[in-house]
Amino acid sequence: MKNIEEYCKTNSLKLTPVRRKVLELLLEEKRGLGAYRILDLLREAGFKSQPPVAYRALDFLVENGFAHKIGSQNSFVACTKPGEHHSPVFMICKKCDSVSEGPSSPLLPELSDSLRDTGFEVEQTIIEAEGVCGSCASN
Amino acid sequence: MKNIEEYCKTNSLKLTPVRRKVLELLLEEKRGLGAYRILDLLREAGFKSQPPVAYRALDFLVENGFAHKIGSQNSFVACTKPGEHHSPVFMICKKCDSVSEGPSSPLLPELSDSLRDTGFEVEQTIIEAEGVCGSCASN
DNA sequence: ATCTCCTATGATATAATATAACATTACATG
DNA sequence: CATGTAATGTTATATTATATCATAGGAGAT
Repeated sequence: MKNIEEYCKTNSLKLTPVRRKVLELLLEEKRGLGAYRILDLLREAGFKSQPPVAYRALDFLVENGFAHKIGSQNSFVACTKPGEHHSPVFMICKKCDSVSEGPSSPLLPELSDSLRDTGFEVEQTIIEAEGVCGSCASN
Repeated sequence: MKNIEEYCKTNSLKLTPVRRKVLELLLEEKRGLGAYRILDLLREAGFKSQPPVAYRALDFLVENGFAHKIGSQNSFVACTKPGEHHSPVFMICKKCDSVSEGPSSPLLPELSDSLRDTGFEVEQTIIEAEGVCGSCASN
C-alpha cells in the first residue's frame, strides 16, 4: 500500500478515498470480488455509492495496473506488481475460488513469437489457469 | 460440420436444430458473438427463442468442445478442434475484434510445471492474447 | 404399441453485471 | 478568484445470465 501511495505521488495519480478503499478491499480478499460485492462493502464502510462509482474506481485501478479483471468470472483482484504493465498469469482454484497471480511466465516472449508467425502482433496476454490450489489439494 | 455430426453420432450427443444452428452461426462469424446477438440471429432464422435457449445451446457446445467462451468479452466462438478438450490460445484483434484460435502452445506443459512448483495443480489454461491481426496490420 | 423416464425445449420472470448521460463538486493553475 | 479539468454524485437503462416451472419428444422396457 505504501508502495502504491509512492507510485501515485510520483506519477501524479490521485488515489482518492473510494479508489483507495476499493484497492484495500481487493488486497484483503484472496478471491476475486465482483463489482457489486465491492459496492456492498463500500456501503458498509460508509460510502454512499452507486454502481458507476465502483466501476470507475475499478477502471482506475485496472488502468494503472493496481488491479486486474478476471474475465472468466467477471471479478477483480489486486495486482501483486502494481504500476508495471505486465502480462499476468492467474491461478484460479475451482474448489475455493481463490485467485492468485503467478510468476509472469518467461515463456511469454516465445508465445508471442509463435503467434507473430501467424501474422498476429501480440500486445498483451492474459493467462487464466484453472485448477486446484495447494491448500485445497492438501485438504 | 461433417466432422461434428460424426463426432456427435459416435458419442451419442444430440445435435438438435437449435444447437446446430448456433454452431453454424458461430462458424460463419470470425468475431465472437454475444449470447443475445446469437438469439437475434436465431430469431431471424425462424426460431422463436428466449434467452435460456441460446444459453443452453452455448452450454452444450462449450461443454462438448465445439465452442469456447471468450471471458474478456462475454462472447463465444466456434472451436477449431471440436471434440478435443484442450487449452486454447485466442488472438483477439483490438481493431477488428476478430478472434482466432492459435496453435495450442507447446509451451503450456512448461507453464503448468512452473505453476505446479508454487503448489497449484493446473487442469486447464486459457490464454487470451490481445493485439493486432495480420489483416489489420497491413491496412 | 404404450408406458416410463430422461433429456431437451418452451416460457416467464428476475438476477447480476455494466454503462450512458447529465449534474455537481473539488481542486490545481493561471 | 476565475477557469478548466478531473472526479464524484445521481438517475436511468442496457447487457448478460440464470432460476423456475411447464411441456414435449424420443429411447428403451414391458
